[in-house]
Amino acid sequence: MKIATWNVNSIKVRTQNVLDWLRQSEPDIVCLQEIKTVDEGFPRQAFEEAGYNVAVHGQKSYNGVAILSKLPIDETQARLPGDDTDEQARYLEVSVTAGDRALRVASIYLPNGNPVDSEKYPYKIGWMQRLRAHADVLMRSEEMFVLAGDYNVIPGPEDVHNPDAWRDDALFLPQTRAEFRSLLNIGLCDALRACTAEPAQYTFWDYQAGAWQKNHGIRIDHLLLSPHAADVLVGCDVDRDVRAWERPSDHVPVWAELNL
DNA sequence: ATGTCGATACTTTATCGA
Repeated sequence: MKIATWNVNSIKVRTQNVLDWLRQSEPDIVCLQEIKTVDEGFPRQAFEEAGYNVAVHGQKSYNGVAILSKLPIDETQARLPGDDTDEQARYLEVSVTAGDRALRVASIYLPNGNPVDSEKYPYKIGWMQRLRAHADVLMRSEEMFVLAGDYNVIPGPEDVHNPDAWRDDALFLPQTRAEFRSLLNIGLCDALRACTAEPAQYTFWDYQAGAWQKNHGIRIDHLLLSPHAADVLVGCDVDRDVRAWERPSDHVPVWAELNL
């Protein structure tokens, strides 16, 4: 069972990119972020024809998450619990049956949080605390689950080309990294870091300033695994070649293979 | 020091978000 996450930065612009990558990578479940369209604007048919079931939680212009699954989707839950006034489409969870057990997969688009001196940073921190509270609930269910997405968090200095340049950024502030560790500390496993200690496993390169050409990247797209999922983790990697394709997203896919 | 891209409203160009 191969589970992937990819912030596509507009699904309308990236439909062919995603279809090409699906054929090459053959994931079973894909969590997409920043689809930047309402549900009706999602090219559902193209992915159904490629053999995937589709769940979408969209929004006009910004944000928006979706999940593609070769397995039938048993349940769908949009929105992160904990704040009924939060209108931003950043969370979608599905349940599938993998063999004889249930597997829950969430597509996460965690708030960026910049600029730090605006209301956007407390929104980010609040969202992270809500995510931890929800992960706690999932943990108590003892179900197997994967929280995959664009976390907008650089976990450590080994995950950024120039830590000093990012010191005051919402993606790398000590409080941001502490919240991320606090999420991990309920018992989740960072799939990439379970598979390699190699630094510079970047998943995002800014469009600006030749960041890709200079490999000035950051690792901000993560798959966090519940204990049962971590027990069957057999591999995790970044499809960085996708960043060199025509009209690329600024993020590339990250995937984990579970022995299910 | 700067460099980009995508969505939108309102236009052939600016603003916002990232």
